[in-house]
Amino acid sequence: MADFADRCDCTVIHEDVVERVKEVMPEEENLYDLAELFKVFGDTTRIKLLWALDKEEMCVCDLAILLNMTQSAVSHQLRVLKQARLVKFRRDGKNVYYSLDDDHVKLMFEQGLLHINEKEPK
Amino acid sequence: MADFADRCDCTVIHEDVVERVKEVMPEEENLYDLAELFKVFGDTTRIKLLWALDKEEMCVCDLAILLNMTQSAVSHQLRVLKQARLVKFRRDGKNVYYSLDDDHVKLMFEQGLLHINEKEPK
DNA sequence: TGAACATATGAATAACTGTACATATGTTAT
DNA sequence: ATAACATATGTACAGTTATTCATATGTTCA
Repeated sequence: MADFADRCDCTVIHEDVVERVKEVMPEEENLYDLAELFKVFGDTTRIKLLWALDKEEMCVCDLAILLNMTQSAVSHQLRVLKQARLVKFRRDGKNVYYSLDDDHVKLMFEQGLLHINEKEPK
Repeated sequence: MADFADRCDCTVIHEDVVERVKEVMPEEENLYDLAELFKVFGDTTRIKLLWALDKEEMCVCDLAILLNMTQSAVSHQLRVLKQARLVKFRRDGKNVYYSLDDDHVKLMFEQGLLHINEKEPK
């Protein structure tokens, strides 16, 4: 039950609306996880990494070259992607090869680009 | 052409890989915009707002009640959603009613939840 | 016109985040 | 074992961000 104490008056009228919406809101935990996931996508470097790894398996130093970044920076960001379960990796000698470990990433990116292009004309 | 100067040796071997991937990478600008969009999704408050507004049009103070937040905080976040062209609004008397202005949001959220639930068992 | 309500906005602050630098760990070959 | 390479990680720091508080703007009604 919502708490309508000492707030806007208009909400008394809209009480039913708030209740209706409240019922369809997902679990707090799921919303938190969802935000955490999108946070991972909210960085150009990580977007690039995911895009690259969706195309082909690559080792860290190659990714560093591709993105023109420090090996350290790439490694740090790969850790974030690892924690989010978005990439997997295998060791082969001195190299560690990363690749995409998610089927939804591409679809989400595509939807994102759709939004961007639709609203394009600033 | 990639710059392979004074970097890892292994990249000399992988030069073709880097070149191949480089060719399929989207425009820098698109990737930036994409990250910006996801950044908007990367916050629990905004996720909640979008979810609520996807269900029903609501005014600011109702949203504040629903999310148990300050009117000011909600207003600030709605501004972010406005700038990202994710919500639209109409004034009716003293109230301003916001609603979702994007067809892709829901699909992206669903994909996100799919990922989360798939990888669930921590 | 002025009072009350609803929303927007500016400023300040605490918390968070991405990168660079230095260094540690892990692997191979000699 | 040791040197060289590849990757990971700890620390520090600059830049960003979400919220709060105070206040301004906009709207209605008496």
